[in-house]
Amino acid sequence: MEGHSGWGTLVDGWRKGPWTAQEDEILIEHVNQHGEGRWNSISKLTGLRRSGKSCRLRWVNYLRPDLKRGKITPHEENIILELHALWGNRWSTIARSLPGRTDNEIKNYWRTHFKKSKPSKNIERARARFLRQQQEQHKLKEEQRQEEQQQADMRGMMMTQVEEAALAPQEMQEMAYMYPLTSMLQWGGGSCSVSDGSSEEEVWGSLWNLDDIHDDLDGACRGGLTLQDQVLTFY
DNA sequence: AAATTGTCCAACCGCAGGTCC
DNA sequence: AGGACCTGCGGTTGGACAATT
Repeated sequence: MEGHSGWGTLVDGWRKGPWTAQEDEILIEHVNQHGEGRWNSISKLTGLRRSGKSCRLRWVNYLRPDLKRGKITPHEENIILELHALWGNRWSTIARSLPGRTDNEIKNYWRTHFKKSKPSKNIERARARFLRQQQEQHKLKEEQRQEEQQQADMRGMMMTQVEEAALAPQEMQEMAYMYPLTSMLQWGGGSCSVSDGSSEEEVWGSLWNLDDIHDDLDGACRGGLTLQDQVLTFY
C-alpha cells in the first residue's frame, strides 16, 4: 500500500519522507505540552500521520531547542576522534559528550571525514613511535618488577594479600603512563574536553592502542558511568 | 559548460533491550 | 513466564548542493 499525499509518501497510512513546516509545528506544540516520550501516541493525539519512530527522530535530530547548528568545530572533531577511539561506533554515547550535537550528526560527520581515509604517513609514524615507547616502557617496568621480586624473595618477605592490594594504585599509575590519552583530558562543569590537539601526530599518538583499554572501559560505560568517572578509575 | 566526485544532511530500516500486562 | 509494545541505537540510503575535472 503506497500512495502520494502532497510531499512525501503514504505507506500503510503513515506519511514518509521530508517533514513539512506544519508537521514540525504540530510536533513542537505537542512536545512542549506533554514532554518527550510516548511517541507512538502522538499520531492519535495530534492527527499527525507519522509513526512514533519518525516523530522521535524528527524531534531528536532536528527540532530539539538545545541543538547546536553549524559545522563541527576542530575542537569538537578532536573530541569525536578521541571518544571514537575509546568507544567505537557508540554514537549516542559520544554525542552525550558534545552538547547540542546529535548521534546522527556525529555519525554522518565520521562517515564522510574518517571512515574511508587511511591514516596518513605522519599518523602511522606516530603510531609506530608510540608502540615502540610502550613496549620499551613495558619491558623496563617488567625488569624492575622482577628485580624487586628477587630482592623481596631474598629477604624472605611474604606479602600478605592486603599489602598486594595496596600496590594497586601504583599499577594504576603505570597504566596511566601507558595510556596518555587520559592525561590529556581536562574536566569541568560536567562536560569533558580535550587538549587542543594542535598537531595531528599528537592526537593520534595518544589514540593508537586505545583498543586495549576499550574492553575494560566497556563494562563501566554500559553501567552508565560518565567518561570522567571511567578515566578517574585509572588514578 | 557539462560531467563527475565529494560533502552534508535528513530520514528510514532492522534490531535489541526494557517495560508492561 | 512470555508475548506485545515502546524506545533507542547503529547502519544505510538518497537527495541537494558544492567543488573539481
